[in-house]
Amino acid sequence: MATIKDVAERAQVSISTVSRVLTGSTRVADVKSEAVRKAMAELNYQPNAVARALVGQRTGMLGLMVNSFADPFFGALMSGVEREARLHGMQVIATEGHHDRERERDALCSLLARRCDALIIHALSLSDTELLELIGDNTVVVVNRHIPAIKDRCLWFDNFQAGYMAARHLLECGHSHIGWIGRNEDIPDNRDRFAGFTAAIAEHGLMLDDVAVELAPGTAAGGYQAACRLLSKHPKLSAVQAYNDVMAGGCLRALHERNLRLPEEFSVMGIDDVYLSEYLYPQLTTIRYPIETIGQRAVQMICTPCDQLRSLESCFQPTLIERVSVSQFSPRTR
Amino acid sequence: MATIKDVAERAQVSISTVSRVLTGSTRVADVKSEAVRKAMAELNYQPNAVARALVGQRTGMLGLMVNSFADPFFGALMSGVEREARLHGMQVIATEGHHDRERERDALCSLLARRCDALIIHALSLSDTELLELIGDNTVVVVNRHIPAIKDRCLWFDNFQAGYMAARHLLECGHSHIGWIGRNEDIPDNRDRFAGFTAAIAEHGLMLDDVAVELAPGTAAGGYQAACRLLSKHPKLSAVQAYNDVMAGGCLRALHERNLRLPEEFSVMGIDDVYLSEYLYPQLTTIRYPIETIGQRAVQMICTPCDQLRSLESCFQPTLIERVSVSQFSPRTR
DNA sequence: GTCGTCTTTGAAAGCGTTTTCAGAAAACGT
DNA sequence: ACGTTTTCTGAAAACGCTTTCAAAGACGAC
Repeated sequence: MATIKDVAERAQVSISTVSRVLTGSTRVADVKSEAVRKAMAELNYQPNAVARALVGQRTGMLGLMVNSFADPFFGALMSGVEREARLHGMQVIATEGHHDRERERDALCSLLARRCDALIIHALSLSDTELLELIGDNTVVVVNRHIPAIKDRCLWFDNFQAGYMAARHLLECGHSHIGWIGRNEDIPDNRDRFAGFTAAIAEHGLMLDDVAVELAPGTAAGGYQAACRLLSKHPKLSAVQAYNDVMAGGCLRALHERNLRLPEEFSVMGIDDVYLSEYLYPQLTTIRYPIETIGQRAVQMICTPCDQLRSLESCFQPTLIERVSVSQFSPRTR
Repeated sequence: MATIKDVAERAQVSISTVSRVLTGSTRVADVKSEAVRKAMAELNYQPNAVARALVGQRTGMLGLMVNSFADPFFGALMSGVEREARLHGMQVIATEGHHDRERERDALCSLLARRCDALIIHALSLSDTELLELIGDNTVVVVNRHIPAIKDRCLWFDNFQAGYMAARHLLECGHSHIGWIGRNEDIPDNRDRFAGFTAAIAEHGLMLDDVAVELAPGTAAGGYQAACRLLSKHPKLSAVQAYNDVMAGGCLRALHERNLRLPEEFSVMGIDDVYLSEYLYPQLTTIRYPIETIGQRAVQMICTPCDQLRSLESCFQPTLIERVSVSQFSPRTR
């Protein structure tokens, strides 16, 4: 690879001059600037971003940590981040945390060591304290999490409200025997969504005993298993709310296997509105988690001068997306 | 951030000594090495990867270009790449190409400027020539593409065979009126899969006239539209083969809308076996494209000494994944 | 006690840039 | 014609690290 020195020699100028036409920081005489440009083209010169980063104290890299690349939820997050990052001339460098404390720690350290200008972090397994200690005084935005100490660097989602709205919708459709399919890991999202769910149930005058609950891993397979257990234990159920769309997908499978007509005989509700949910049959009624927008906003928080930022809110609200998988309860159907 | 100099001062040694305990290149006296370690811990020192890269002429970064982060196909690719990269201590730095010539070019240049040690490229819009010119003599692996000039740096998939196997399976199930839902963009994958499809049809003694073909954008919506057109124009159809699982997903939607019993009344076949296909209803019978393995292999090609590599093949073969969406043709069904 | 060998150490060069500083040349005003 | 700006340029320092080189000590053999 040609270096700035090669270009300088070929153009018969000093490296300072080459650097100047590169950055445009100072005027250089037209003759020389032409010569430099010519030399660069001939050598197919590309400035070394590593050297630039070293001297400039800025890498132009945006570190991003997500749980898993293969998960559609994080695909959306990454898309939002990359699109906005590109607008600001930044390059995304991404790692997976895999919901594992060690991996998350390593991943963050690696991004930090590479001197990313800023980090966007989705961490599930590190504690608030660990996280704060790791990030030190680096520029970060934490997504899907509310850490009081750095409240204004967090973007989170009102999971309670999401759970509440979902249950509310089912109740308004006349369902009174509703199951909950949750995750068996004790993560805040799960807690909050379930809390919202139970709040709606209670508010509606139903007893919590009327609620059937099954927990499983947060995968489609988990959703399937939980649904199977739920259906065999609680024959009166007419609707299920799942922790997220992926688990709802598994739940649908269990229902199809039992040859239920959906949504006439049984309603299913998801949360997240990942890209998957439109493909399910019946198309999933769900609660939208605007994760792509959050990714975008995270980059904006990083790249926009502080004074313009105050106005943007940091807690995102859920919205109901009515598709097909939820219908009015009709007593005769089962 | 503390630098090596800070550590050296605090430990009362020269920076060379610090560097030595860092890299372990040379023995240093136990007393000093202890002092250094202590100083590093106290200062929470983390070596600057940028500086290391500059002097070491190696960044430890693996550039990855894919079409889109949100697409499950590329999610799988990225997962495979990241997992293997981590094993080799490399960090993935990813960009989207978005099936656009300019974007792909920019993305590659950016990765090159950052001096990635190697690149893994999935490019659809750049021509072979452009691509070759851009990569110069950098270490690259091109996935999902066969460029004769750098044959041994390519990993591709036998798309013809995939199309052939898919059609073959439908034919063996007794279907004789089969539709093809393809992409309206002229990309090699589409051409090859279709060629395989028609080859199987011809081999089976059916006329190409018996084949109904509709083209649309390579999305679920595209698949849906193509399916709608196909179904209205060709009432005798009993099966459809789609360009990929995503389009097949759209096709299923169209069939559900017409209240067909699946798969008894109509069979649908996909290609790719993305994570989506298990969630579809009925679960999609498809042809597996081992993209995650390919990603893994790409990293191995980069990180493994050449002599061990010869044995690994570079053209990956499709395998049939039988799920539920294809069934034996029964004449009475429609 | 002297010499040679081996171990451990620090100084310094170098990686490819940007940027500061000061000097040279050109332009200007009178 | 002469001083004063202004414009342009190159030398050199700096960014944070690794590695080479040579020197200083430690040690053993004679």
